[in-house]
Amino acid sequence: MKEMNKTNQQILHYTGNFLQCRGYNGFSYSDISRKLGIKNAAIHHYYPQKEDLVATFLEVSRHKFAANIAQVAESGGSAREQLQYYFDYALKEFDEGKSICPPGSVMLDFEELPEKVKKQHLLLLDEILTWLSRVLKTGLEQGELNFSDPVDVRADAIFETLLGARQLSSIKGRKTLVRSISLIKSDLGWRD
Amino acid sequence: MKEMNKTNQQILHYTGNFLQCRGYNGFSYSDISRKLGIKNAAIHHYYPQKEDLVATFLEVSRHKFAANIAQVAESGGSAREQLQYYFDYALKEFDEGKSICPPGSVMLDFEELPEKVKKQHLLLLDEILTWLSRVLKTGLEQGELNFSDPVDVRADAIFETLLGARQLSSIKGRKTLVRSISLIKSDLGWRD
DNA sequence: CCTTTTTTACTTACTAGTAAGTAAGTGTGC
DNA sequence: GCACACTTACTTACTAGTAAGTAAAAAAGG
Repeated sequence: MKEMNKTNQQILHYTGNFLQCRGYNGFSYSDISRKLGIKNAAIHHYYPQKEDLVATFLEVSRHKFAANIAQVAESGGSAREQLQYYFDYALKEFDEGKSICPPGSVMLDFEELPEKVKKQHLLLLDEILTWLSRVLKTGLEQGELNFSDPVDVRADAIFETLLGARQLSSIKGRKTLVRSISLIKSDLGWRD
Repeated sequence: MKEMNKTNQQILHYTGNFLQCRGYNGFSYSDISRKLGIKNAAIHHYYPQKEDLVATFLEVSRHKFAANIAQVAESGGSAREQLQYYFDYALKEFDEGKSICPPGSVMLDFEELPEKVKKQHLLLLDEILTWLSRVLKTGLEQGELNFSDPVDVRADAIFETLLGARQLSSIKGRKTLVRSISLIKSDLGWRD
């Protein structure tokens, strides 16, 4: 991977900002270059094609997710604490104006996406859903959670609800997202 | 409103097909005109600007929704039957390749949308959420459903989960959507 | 330490393609 | 003859992507 100097980092930063608001076809190299005060072509220096840019963004997102999750888990976080971290992360991103999660940002365009973007998207999606299932399983075993459906179905449902909730909340406001997260917990048998 | 001849109806039909897959900026007048075997400019004859086209599509969607719902309600449909109609509709649209519902299709682009599109979107969204709340309330009162949260929060959650579930299912397949609908029901205390 | 070479990080200037939108013209049926 | 349903032909604006060039920093060599 290319060296991560400041410009490169900023490119990826704004890629996230735009991608997680407007999707793959919703932003251009010019949107990013204007933000950085550089020229369009400068981004091609780092990422020859748009697919390179977005694939790298998704890959970096996956590595960050894995690292963050690993840290929470290693520091002895319970299932509830790990889930709470995930919910807080969604809220934090929402507060930054990002109304879609990284995997969600390219989900609708999936079919017509270049192969390398598809690949990174599927890796990221799988990383998240697999982790969610694992945490839910632990939560059940430890008695921290209580529900009667298969963990992987419940994992999908949490992901879906957050995905939809962030989108609806971008119109109805933060309170809607907060309430939806409460409802997810409540449906997990998570009663304080 | 312009007369609804065949071409006009087909334009709106394909607008739905594209919009509910790829969103506001994900399709062009050419996409539609190619499907109909007419020229780009012919669509401008019916809808001078894209905002006219999409606003009309949303308005028609709302009228159709209201009519369908009214029909089910008038024919003595219970709360469960009315909800089931809604779920079936989501499944039917999913089977047609539409991975977003009509209000969801412009949700992400909302902020930068022309005013008349915003307006129609909000009207449609409100129509659906208000109806959902009303049905949930009835379902509780009649003992057909059982849950402990405010009906409007639960209505948002159902909408959000379907919104997200259709998107995730466009990648993971129909079974994912079917299972998510089952989970929604189960969380409503809907046990057969 | 100083010079030469190479690399990095861009800019300028361009191409080809596609988007929305417009104006003027054509054919057809009442 | 005139309104309707288009087509032809166009403009303006923006997109991804490329080719060639440049200034400065880093690396290499003596």
